[in-house]
Amino acid sequence: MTRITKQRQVVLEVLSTFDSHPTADMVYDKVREKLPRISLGTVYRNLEVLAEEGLIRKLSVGNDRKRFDHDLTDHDHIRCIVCHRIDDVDFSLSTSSENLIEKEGYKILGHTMVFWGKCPDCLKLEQKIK
Amino acid sequence: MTRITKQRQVVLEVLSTFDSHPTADMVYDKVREKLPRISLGTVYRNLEVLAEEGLIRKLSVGNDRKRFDHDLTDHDHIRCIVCHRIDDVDFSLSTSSENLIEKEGYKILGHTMVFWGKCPDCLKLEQKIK
DNA sequence: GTAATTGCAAAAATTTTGCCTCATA
DNA sequence: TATGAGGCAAAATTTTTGCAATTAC
Repeated sequence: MTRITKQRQVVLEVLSTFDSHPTADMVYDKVREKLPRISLGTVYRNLEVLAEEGLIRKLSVGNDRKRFDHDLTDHDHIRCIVCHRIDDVDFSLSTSSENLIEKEGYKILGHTMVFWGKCPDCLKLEQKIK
Repeated sequence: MTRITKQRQVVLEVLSTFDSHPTADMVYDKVREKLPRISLGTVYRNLEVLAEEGLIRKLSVGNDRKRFDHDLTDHDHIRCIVCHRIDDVDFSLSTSSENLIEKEGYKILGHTMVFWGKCPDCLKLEQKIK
């Protein structure tokens, strides 16, 4: 049985303070403010456990590092190709759309959609430079 | 200017023989059958260059390693959560759907959609075991 | 000729793991 | 008190990079 440890609590707590989608070591940095002796390995282990338990989401957003999201609602993501920030997008594929590919023989359990483009800030900056 | 080297040619050629979506070292293994002295670094560099030139696609499909796809047509992917194989899916979001999130202030350039579920083979195996 | 590219090896970056100790249930 | 979890450090994995030699243009 999984136990409720101080470390696990703080990892979960800290993750929910992010409005961005942090990597494991971004979480680690912030957790250490409260638990200075925690190890990076523990943060990795706990993020993994919490994701398995469905308390958080593990994201794969682009070709970089793993990211974590405390927001469990049905939403997708958008990544800025310039500054790499990741924002939430309410737009979400209806479950009925998932049925469209049932024909492949797969049993579809869900999807991950990531839009990519340029974020408002980077667009503004681009205008200034021109 | 980018040059056409033997190594670059073979990497591209070999990639197109895969109907799966190989990782860099899967490509490396197969390229070495033709060019035994090629290095893994060269394969990585060429996959990167080819992706930049738009001759191949770099995929981010799940929380694992980078994968590469020679198929440039507009399609998405589906990953089996059991055996991790990745197949193509014809279903694709219309460009008009991308416009739905213009309101976020982002300039949307594209999207990546990955469905996940269980592939036909793993479903069959599951049935047998039960 | 010259600048891009290669092979090699070392380094960097990210994530996982072994082991012994500690603490939760 | 039994066992899951933590801390630490080492290892594993994946990817990038510096450099001298080579090669395409």
